[in-house]
Amino acid sequence: MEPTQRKLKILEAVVEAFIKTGEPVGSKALCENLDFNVSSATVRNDMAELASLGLLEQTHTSSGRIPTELGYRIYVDKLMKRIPLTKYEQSRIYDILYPASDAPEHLLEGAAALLSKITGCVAVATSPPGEAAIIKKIRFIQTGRYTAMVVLITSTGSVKTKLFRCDFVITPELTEMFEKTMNERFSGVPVTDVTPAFMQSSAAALGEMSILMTNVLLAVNDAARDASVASAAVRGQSNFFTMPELASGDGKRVMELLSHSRELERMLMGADSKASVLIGSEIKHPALSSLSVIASHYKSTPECSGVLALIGPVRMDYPKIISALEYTSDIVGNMLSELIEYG
Amino acid sequence: MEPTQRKLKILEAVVEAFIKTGEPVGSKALCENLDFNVSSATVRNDMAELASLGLLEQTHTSSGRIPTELGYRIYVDKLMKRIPLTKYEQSRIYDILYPASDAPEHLLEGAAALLSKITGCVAVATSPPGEAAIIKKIRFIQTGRYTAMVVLITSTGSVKTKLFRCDFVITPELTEMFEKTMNERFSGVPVTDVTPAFMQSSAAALGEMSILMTNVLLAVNDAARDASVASAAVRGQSNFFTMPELASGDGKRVMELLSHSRELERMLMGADSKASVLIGSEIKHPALSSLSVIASHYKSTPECSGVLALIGPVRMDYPKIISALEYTSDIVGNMLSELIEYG
DNA sequence: GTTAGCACTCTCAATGTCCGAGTGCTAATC
DNA sequence: GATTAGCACTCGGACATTGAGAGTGCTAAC
Repeated sequence: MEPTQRKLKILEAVVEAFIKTGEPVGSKALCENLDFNVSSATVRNDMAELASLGLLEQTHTSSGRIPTELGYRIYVDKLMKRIPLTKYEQSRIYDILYPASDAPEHLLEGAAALLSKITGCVAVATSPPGEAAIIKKIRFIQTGRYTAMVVLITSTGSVKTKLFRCDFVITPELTEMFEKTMNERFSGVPVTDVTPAFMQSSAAALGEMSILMTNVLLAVNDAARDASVASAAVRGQSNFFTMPELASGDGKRVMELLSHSRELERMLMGADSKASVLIGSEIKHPALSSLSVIASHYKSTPECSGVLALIGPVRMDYPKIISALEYTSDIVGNMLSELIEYG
Repeated sequence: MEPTQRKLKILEAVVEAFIKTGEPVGSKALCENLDFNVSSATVRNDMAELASLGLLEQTHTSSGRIPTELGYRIYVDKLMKRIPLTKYEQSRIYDILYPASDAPEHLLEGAAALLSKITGCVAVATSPPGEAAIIKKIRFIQTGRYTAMVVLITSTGSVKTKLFRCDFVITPELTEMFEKTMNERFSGVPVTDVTPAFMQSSAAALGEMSILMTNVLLAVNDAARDASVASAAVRGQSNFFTMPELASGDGKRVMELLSHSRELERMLMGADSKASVLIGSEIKHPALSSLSVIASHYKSTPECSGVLALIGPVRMDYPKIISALEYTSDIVGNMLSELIEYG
């Protein structure tokens, strides 16, 4: 074995040992676990070189080595061996997800919950951006004397409901009228076109009726906005408590970041359909810079896709977690396609 | 001032100083802030007696005193002065809650979010138990070729939706038929009566149609169960990261407890309409025994009520937090009454 | 290029010392 | 009898010292 190849082997072994134990790994302990026979002195020399290349570091002069972020990067990109899921694990994932596949939101929540449980990370699932969604139909259901619910159905299979309240008693004739007027105006309209300007012109088109229907319009507007905005399901936040690298101040900031789907989405954009890994300070968000994020695009139709992501400690079991994420992402993509195609 | 009264004054001062600073308070520092003039030696004697009564304790022999749980208890029950909210604060709360008052769930989520923000605690709002709810109407809306949504409206103003999927193409005639059959069977039925046995007999009553309508029945069943089960809205979990008394192991357990509305509810039962305070180990749940819970019943109609609760460190600003909770609880009760009455 | 050996460095835990905050007690005072 | 001043005492926290042990870097030999 040529020396450089051995160095990579050593890097790999260091990373894996550190992921497993969390302790800095020394030359002696390492060369016992190595499957080729060299003395600890040789390992030491190699480790010193790896350290000078910036792949390993020491917590103090006479401690074992731990991987640097760059070290993890090389490991993830070049060294680690993928561990495909077993057939059993695959079918378990499918079985758990299938019952949730009646609606996209439901499915994504299920996927996030499942992933957080399997991996011990915090899971995020962004819903497909509504950009491509077109309003298929709007329905109204009376829920009380003064209250009703608007149901907005889009071409992407998403169903949004919104309760609202009127100043007058609602009658079946009125809901029918709402339905007729609103569908005339909104059917076939891309949800992203439902802008304040569009609402303005809709109100104008209604003439004197618009006063009566203010709340109706507002409710439709809200539902359309819900459908156009990418929302994100977050599950497994309790796992944050098991990540000691999260300074208690950062914990709060991260939790708050996760409830702002807007920022979250921006952060996760650029993820590829193969799981892409961001390690530590590669993540641009300061509160997250002590953690790793693994993100994977799920794809159903070209326009309809989103991101599944896992947030965990830098020191995590990348091979296993990446496999779980990629497989789940595949399944979600497929289930969504079916949902849209046969919706 | 007679001595016992002074001792209570001293207890009050210790609790308030400790709540403010988090540091054990010594006799000297204390008697400077006291509004009657006694020497530190006198204060010391009194504090020693309070300690022997189990109301104060020391972290070590020569430190200042901190309140025991019993000390907090006396403070909360007897000593603290209520601080009513200002008119401005009251109207702010009202203004924020009003837009959410179109549906009970929505309102409770809003109340929890608001309370967690004001108080820095974690807020829980359990929805009224569905026990009293009666199914008013069931509607069906087709959302796709094979998918539809059932909408279940109850007498308590609660609206539950559930998407489902059929093996056959759904037509307007079919949804109409669903609606007719289901309303015949379910209208006027208390949601708690929708038991497996009831579903069984419903299926039997449908005869051969029941095979076709399996998923319809299941969806209605799910919606009714949703309406009968008390769910809980939890907001402000990120505040857990600011509570140092929460050992990191307990953090995870508490977060998980909060996602099990069943257990949560059991814990909060017995709360009165006046805010009731549970301090530290008075809470029976082990993971919570280092925290305090303040719970207040909101009441609209006699049958329709639930609990608003705040979870925070034992060392919290009780007067302020109790006021905010009680006021919010009142408002929520009123808004719910209106919702039901004029629903 | 590899290895054995050795001196060196640094952390960690145990131990000792000192300082100061705050107490408990006693005797004097109101 | 309640209050106060004074003083000895206790204990924790900060700091320095020490020794053991793990692991390194370097050098010289293979």
